[in-house]
Amino acid sequence: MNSLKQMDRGALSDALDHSGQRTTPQRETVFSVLLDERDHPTADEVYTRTKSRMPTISMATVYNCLETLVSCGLVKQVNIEREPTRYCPNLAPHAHFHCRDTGRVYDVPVPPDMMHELAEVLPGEYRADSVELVFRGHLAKGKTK
Amino acid sequence: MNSLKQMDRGALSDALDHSGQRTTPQRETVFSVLLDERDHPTADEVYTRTKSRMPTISMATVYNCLETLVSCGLVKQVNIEREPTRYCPNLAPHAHFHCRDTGRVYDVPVPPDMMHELAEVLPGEYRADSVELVFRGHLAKGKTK
DNA sequence: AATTTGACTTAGAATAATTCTAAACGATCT
DNA sequence: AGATCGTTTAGAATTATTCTAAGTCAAATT
Repeated sequence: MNSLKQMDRGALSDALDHSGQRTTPQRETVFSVLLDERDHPTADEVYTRTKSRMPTISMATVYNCLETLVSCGLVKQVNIEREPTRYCPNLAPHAHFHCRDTGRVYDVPVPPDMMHELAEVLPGEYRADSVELVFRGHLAKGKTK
Repeated sequence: MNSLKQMDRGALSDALDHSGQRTTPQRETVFSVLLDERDHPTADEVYTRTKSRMPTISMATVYNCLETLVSCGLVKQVNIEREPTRYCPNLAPHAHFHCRDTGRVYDVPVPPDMMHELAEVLPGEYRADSVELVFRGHLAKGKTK
């Protein structure tokens, strides 16, 4: 038993079914870890958190599960500056803000029309299927959030 | 003797001086390699190209030189999807397009007003000093460019 | 119910980009 | 010439991630 809500459990097995993969306890637990704390954890952090709920899970399985979740579209990878890959279950279009002081990554909502405008800077021969937008800098003091 | 033009040679020694670092043959040669072929090479590719002009240079020195050029602001690192870091001497604000077929990276000019608009999607507590914009997809066929 | 199948999990080894270390180098200053 | 100090060098070390090969498990087939 993990902490997935019925809704999320359904989304998970639907997405897995749809891509011809199985719903397993390991995948459910890793997914619940991502949903429970949306701080863009690294694979290592996911491993630690998952292990506390399922002590027998291995690092390789965590990597496998994350890759599976990415492949079926439930989770996105966030790569910033050669740091370890982070994982993000936020499927809405959004940008990221990377704080130079803490290394933390925050989601920044992006209005849909901005996405459209962005698409227009691309010359015609480029057909983009994904856009990645990362800001880097500092948080105004007092707002550690 | 490397293939740096006077203008670029000047920019290099100015930037190095300004950040308290020396102009060395290795740094000049690495910089000229970057300027001569602007295809966003990896450190390894820079190493190969530099070695053909200066056979005694080592990989570590190439990494050191690239780091130096980045630190004095003449070169930008381009990180895409955990692939090896690429190096780009294009200082104008621009985005990148990453072709899924060939792995190649292209510069995409971004109009200044677009940069301003982007800055505005950031909530007030975020102070960004850099913006990174990467498109991924395919090139329209026939335009291998 | 036993067997087969194939996807999944596991521990540990392997990989590869990058960084580190310690010694050697070389230009400049005394 | 000797001292200083930033730079270069070869090779070792690091580390996130992937690979390998054996073991597990559940569902499908006999």
